[in-house]
Amino acid sequence: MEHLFRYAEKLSDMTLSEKEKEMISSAFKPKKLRKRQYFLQEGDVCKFVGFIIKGATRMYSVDQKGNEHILRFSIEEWWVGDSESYTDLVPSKYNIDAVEDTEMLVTTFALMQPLMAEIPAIAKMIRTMDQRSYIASQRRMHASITMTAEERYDDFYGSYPQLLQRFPQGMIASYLGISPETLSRIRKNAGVKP
Amino acid sequence: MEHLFRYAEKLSDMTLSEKEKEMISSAFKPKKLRKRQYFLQEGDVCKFVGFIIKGATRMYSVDQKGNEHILRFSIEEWWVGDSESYTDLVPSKYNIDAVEDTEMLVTTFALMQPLMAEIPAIAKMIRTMDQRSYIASQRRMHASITMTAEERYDDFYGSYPQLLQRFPQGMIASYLGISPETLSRIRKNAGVKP
DNA sequence: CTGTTTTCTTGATATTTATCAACAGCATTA
DNA sequence: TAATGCTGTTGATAAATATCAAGAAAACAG
Repeated sequence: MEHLFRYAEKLSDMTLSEKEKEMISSAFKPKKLRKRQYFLQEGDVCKFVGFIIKGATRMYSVDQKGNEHILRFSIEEWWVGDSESYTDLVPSKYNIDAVEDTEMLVTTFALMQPLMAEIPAIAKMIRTMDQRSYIASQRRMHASITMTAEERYDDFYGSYPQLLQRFPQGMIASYLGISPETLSRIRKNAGVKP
Repeated sequence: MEHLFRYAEKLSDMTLSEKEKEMISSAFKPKKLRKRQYFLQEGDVCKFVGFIIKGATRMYSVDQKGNEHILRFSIEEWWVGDSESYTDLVPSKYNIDAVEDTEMLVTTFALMQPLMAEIPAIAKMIRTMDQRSYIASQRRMHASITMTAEERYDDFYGSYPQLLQRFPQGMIASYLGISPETLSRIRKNAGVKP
């Protein structure tokens, strides 16, 4: 639970009182996911959010041809869940599963509400997270519109080196919106560069 | 100013008191932009946010070859500004200009803070906006990764018919990340469909 | 360790989309 | 009205990327 406290204090730039920490503790429960286990399946409404203590997950959709398209990776200190589904209480279009054995702290949106209302640090943390997510997704969109496959890979390489080491190459390709073969060739050529 | 009050009440699902309305009024100023006039130029820190009463703007970047890439359209009841720039007080990578003569209400981030802190409806409105923006950008990212140019156009056509009528076709192409020629051909073939 | 499955690589080919170039249609303005 | 510029169209060609197929390498399970 300490991980979460530290994260909230860091993002909010505020200190949590003991009482606040207790409130938070009682809202969250530890949960473990084995590798390949689902956190959310397409068609279900996402009712839980998770904060990763250890491990890695991905969120992806599956198209008619059965191809997977990864929208989001999460590792330690990142949040997991489909905000589109839980905000509007709508069945999710995505799956979330564990890429490694994963430990997280989970809560429901119902339990999260009072925390946001009564703990200023939590409210601020959420707001900061929302802002950062939006900025990150705007950046990604910009990359997607303006760059070639190779430039997107280089950009990803520069922005998220930790993720590169953590997820198999085929998943990175899916995240970047290119085929695994193309990514393999890009990486081969990369060494040749100046 | 009434437009803004109605918008805040709608998004927050709360009512604004007269006093709150006065606070808001004193923080915002009307501003007009002529067609083609800049609201923000690349390299400047974005210090203002605008709420469009009438008109249309776009936010875009310009690459080394001089090609413009549109990241965002805004029309009536939408907000204008570069959150990446104002959140981190960093020079913007984007330009924002008016596509039509535009009337907006503008404020600074400094003036916005107290409103958010003291007017619950404003805080809630911002939070709702952030959520919606994030969900919209996640959707767009998904479209970008998953779909062909033609599918992305159809998706846009279904999601934002108002924008289609409002912005020239070349700008739509830029927003979708395809060349104007390709969009022209897609539209030609569209009629042939079942 | 050894077989089995998953992931990555490589080549050949097909498809999608961009680029370049020319021109037509319209609107704006001088 | 003539001139100018902006927007969209079309054709020819080139470049980027996907797909298909096969095999190599690495990871995993018993």
